[in-house]
Amino acid sequence: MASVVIIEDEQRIRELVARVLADQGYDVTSSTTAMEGLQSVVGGSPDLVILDMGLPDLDGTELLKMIRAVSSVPIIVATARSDDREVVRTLDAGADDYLIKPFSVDQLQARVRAVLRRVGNDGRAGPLVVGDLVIDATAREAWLDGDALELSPKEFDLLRFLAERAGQVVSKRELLAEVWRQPYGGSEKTVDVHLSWLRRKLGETAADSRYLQTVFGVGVKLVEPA
Amino acid sequence: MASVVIIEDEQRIRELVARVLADQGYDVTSSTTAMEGLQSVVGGSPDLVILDMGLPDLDGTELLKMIRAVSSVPIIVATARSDDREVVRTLDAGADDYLIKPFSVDQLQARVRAVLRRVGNDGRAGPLVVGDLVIDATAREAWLDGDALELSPKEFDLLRFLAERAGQVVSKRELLAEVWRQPYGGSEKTVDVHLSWLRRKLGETAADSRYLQTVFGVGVKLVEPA
DNA sequence: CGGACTGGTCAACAACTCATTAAGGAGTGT
DNA sequence: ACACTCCTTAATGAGTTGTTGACCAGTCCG
Repeated sequence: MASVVIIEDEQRIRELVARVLADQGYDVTSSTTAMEGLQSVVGGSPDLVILDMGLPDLDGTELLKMIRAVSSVPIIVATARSDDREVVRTLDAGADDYLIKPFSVDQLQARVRAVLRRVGNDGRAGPLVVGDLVIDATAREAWLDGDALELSPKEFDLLRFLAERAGQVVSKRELLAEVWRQPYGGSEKTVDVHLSWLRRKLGETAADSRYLQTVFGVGVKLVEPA
Repeated sequence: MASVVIIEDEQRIRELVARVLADQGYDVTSSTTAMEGLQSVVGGSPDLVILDMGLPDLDGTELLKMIRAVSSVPIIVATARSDDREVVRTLDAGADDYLIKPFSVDQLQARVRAVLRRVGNDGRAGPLVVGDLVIDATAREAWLDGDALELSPKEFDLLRFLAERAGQVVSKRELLAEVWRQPYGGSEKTVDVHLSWLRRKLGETAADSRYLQTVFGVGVKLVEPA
């Protein structure tokens, strides 16, 4: 899977970007300063760099040129300024694409995918396989014993998340945080309901389950049937 | 390695483009006038042409048509104007892709790579085929079950983009960014409307679709019918 | 064995997403 | 200048999904 280096001093944004991309399966490295970032790029040979132009220790354009001097890695810059000249100058300095703050998670994902695809390394993973359960994330389709499952968006996200951690127990709070993107609020009841629906579509009940097993007091896990 | 003909009158840009592509290992030929460029294309049978639309001796669209009359070589045009109509007309005249000046070096590399990848190195763009749907990007024509489709420029771009990613779900925001080239502004409603028109011309409705499936909450995908 | 807690399912409502039609505006070619 | 095509925006209606609360079943532990 593709590796990404993030160079961003604001903790909130850095962690958000890192988490979103890690969730997508990218191998993420974070840096908080220009120098640290440059080292990561040189040492790690990443497939993509996401660079904040507003670093405190060095002008973004300078760092951009330094990276360019040693590497042809694709670079997406994040900038607070939106005026056209600034963007053009950034692109001329060697950036491949840009994000204007504040940017949505959606845009981030789309830009990352687009850039990686352009350079022929779109990080598309093959389908997940757990027993006779097959999950294709890019097509957003899932099959059980060869038959397509009709899943709602959340159901699919939930199944995919569990399949990525097949065999591991996952708590409801973790699911709320990762699948529902609600680290704090949110009712665990919601998770129960979705799990129930998922079970039904997998042709199971809680008592008699092939794939989706509940671990009392802890959480659930998706297992490969014996 | 692939050969590229550059037709550009401004010395600075011509040399920059030539150097960048030569560094990448392409076999580069430069021309400063329309007539010289046409000769290079006819005589050299290049794999790719990069054509400036602002030549002094001949209107760019005219030259584009002349090249198209004798060759199906992929063409990337460089234009100073960014407005949509200009781009659309250029693409209609037979260009495969476009660069808006001022463009970054990386943008140039990315477009060149993308076009060459699309045509698969043989210098001849084969049509995209998805089921009984055939899309010829160079001729800007599409057929369904052997019948030609009458598509507007945007409709064609949209269909082509989806066909290049057949089977994959694409979000509306991604479509706005890649087909409309508006990563930020732009309403997703616009995409909805164009999708609706496309469906109609494909003889489908949202409820009963062979090719264009909406994935609720995520986006759309073009699929090969069962 | 029974109380307390955790988990499962059902049904209903609110919120959101999508499809389609229609209208308006910008640009093009005649 | 006129008719034309095309793109965008707005409005409306239909459809889907997510969440919540109620209620029941299962599990743990003293």
